[in-house]
Amino acid sequence: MKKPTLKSIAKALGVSVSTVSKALKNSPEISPRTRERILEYCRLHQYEPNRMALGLRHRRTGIIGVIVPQTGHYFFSRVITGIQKVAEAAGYRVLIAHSNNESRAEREHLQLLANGYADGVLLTLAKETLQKGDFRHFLPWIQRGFPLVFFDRYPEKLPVSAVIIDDTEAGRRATEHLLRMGKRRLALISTPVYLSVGYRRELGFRKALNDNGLPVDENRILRIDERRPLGEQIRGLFRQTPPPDGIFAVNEQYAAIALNLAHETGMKIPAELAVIGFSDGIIARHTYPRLSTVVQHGFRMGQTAAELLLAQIEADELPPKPQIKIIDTGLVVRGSTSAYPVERL
Amino acid sequence: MKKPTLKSIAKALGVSVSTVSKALKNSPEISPRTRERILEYCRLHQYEPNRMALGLRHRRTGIIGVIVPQTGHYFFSRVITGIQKVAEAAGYRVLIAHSNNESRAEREHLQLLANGYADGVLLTLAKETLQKGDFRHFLPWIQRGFPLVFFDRYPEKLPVSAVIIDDTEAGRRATEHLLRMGKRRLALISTPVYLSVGYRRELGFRKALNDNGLPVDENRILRIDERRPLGEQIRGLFRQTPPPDGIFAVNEQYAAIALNLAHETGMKIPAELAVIGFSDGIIARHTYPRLSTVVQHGFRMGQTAAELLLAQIEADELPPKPQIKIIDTGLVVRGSTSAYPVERL
DNA sequence: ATGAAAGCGCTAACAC
DNA sequence: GTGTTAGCGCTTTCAT
Repeated sequence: MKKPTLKSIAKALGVSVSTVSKALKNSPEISPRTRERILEYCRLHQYEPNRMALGLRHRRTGIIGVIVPQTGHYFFSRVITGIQKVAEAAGYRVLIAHSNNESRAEREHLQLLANGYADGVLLTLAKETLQKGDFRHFLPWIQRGFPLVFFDRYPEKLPVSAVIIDDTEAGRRATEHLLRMGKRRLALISTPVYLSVGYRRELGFRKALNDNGLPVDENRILRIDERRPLGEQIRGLFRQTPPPDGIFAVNEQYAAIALNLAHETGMKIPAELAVIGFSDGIIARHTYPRLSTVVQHGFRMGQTAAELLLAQIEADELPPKPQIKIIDTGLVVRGSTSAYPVERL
Repeated sequence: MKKPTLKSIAKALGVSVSTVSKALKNSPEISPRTRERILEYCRLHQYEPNRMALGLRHRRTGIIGVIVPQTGHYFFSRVITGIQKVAEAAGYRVLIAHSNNESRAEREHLQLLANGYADGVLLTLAKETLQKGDFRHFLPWIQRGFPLVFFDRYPEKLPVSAVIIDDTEAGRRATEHLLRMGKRRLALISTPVYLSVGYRRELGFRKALNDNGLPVDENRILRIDERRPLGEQIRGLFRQTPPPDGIFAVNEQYAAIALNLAHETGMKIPAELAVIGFSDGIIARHTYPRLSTVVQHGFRMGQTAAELLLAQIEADELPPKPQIKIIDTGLVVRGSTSAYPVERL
């Protein structure tokens, strides 16, 4: 692997390194003849500057780093697309790292990106980090004012910028929708409580019931243990008598599983059972009937987060003042809750 | 943003830069007292070396770059997971860039990663690149022997290493499965022909029919135009008389849409219509009934590709000899084609 | 019009 | 045991 460098080019052409450098930047200092000779050579050998050297020199890489738990999640992929849109318009490129929901990987990738690889980092917390509640690896960066913006899951106690949705309100509205469709025996399929977004959606569920003077039946609140088969856990809801007539699931996967189990037991959707999910993704559009869901506007979340980050990068005031931005949520009503679905309500 | 550097530490402690460097590496040359003083200071100020400087110095970054069209695709996310597994076991980190299926982004990200950011790059071709057939941006890297391995979609005319599946054979087997389920009026939902993987799956479809002495009804071959609504295009198949009794779709999305359209027209699945998809992903597991699909083993593809790349990186022979590895495919038989589904056939 | 030199942050061979 | 130096690839100021 012998890539041409300024040095190798200079040597080959019998000029100095700085002459080559200037020629490549079309500096008027260089005579047309020399410049042409150099450009010609560079074209021939496909010279491209080493990005590490550029980064070292300029203390600027033009890269934005993103850390997500994993790819393959529709919501995060929308966020990333939003980030890319804004970043690219501003002349930045985006590099993505996966935390696999592990704190160690999260920390190491942040170290990598923040120690020179990127000008700023956008990230959402790994589940493990959230569970352990140990956010120390972020402190040095926050203190130094390194450009850092969280989205979706973030350390609430720390003075950081974040772009989030109002999960409680969204959960309340989803539940309210089921109530408005005339459902009364509502069940909730949620995550373990340490996942704060799931927990807040649950709070919204409770609030909606309270607001409507309805009791919360704790037997109809299911907290999924992700290490065990999901279907078996959800099936429990259908064994109750009477079974629920409305289900709010805090993500689209749980909702889809519930929907399909309902088919198996022969329940009519949405007449006998209405199901609403969260996070309008790829699954929701491919079930039968299609799933009503809360829409998280991942694309806008990404855009907003990127804008916040770019402002931090370019302002360079230290420390950047923490800002929390809340992105609206919406509701898509499809066949799983309504016989007369409207795409956006 | 004032991050500590060896220089700033050395100055603060009144020692030289190399003393600090050595102390941090626990060099026996440094006296315990000095070492402790330095380590203490570094701990306090959370010193971490600049990765750009390290990269420049060592000409090795410990990073593997991956370029994929986009995230959010289950198959690619499995490939990436496989890559990470192998990479991390070998002490490498993985950084991902999106081409958005555009040649320009593909080229620029490759430039970035190959010019210092990574020790090697794994990638799958952007649709645009495949469509235009212009692979010139890969040539310099191939010539220089920069470690580069393709997976899934790759430039077949170029002397490169790639990990792929036998799409023709997989398509043949999927079709064969429909035939074995007693279906005879088979339809195919495919992609535009420039997507070679889709085209090869089509060849397999034709081969299976030929092998069984059955004619190919060109009216039942649908090539999707992704710019138009998918549902409308697929609905056409159901307007034929008689309608197909078996559908092979070259991806899971098309298969799911076909399945749900069949529900709408009241067809019984799989008795009146069997549907099989390709690429066993998140959608296939959440339809009703669940989709039979060809399994692509993305995880293994990622592992294999990473192994090939690591070998190139570490061998460092120039040029690396091109290798094509073929990953087996499988078939998962679920409810969409069989009343007695077996998970793995 | 061209080149030398310093420096970005780090390492390692070589003094002392 | 500690420091000096050269150099990774590049830019930029300051000579010449």
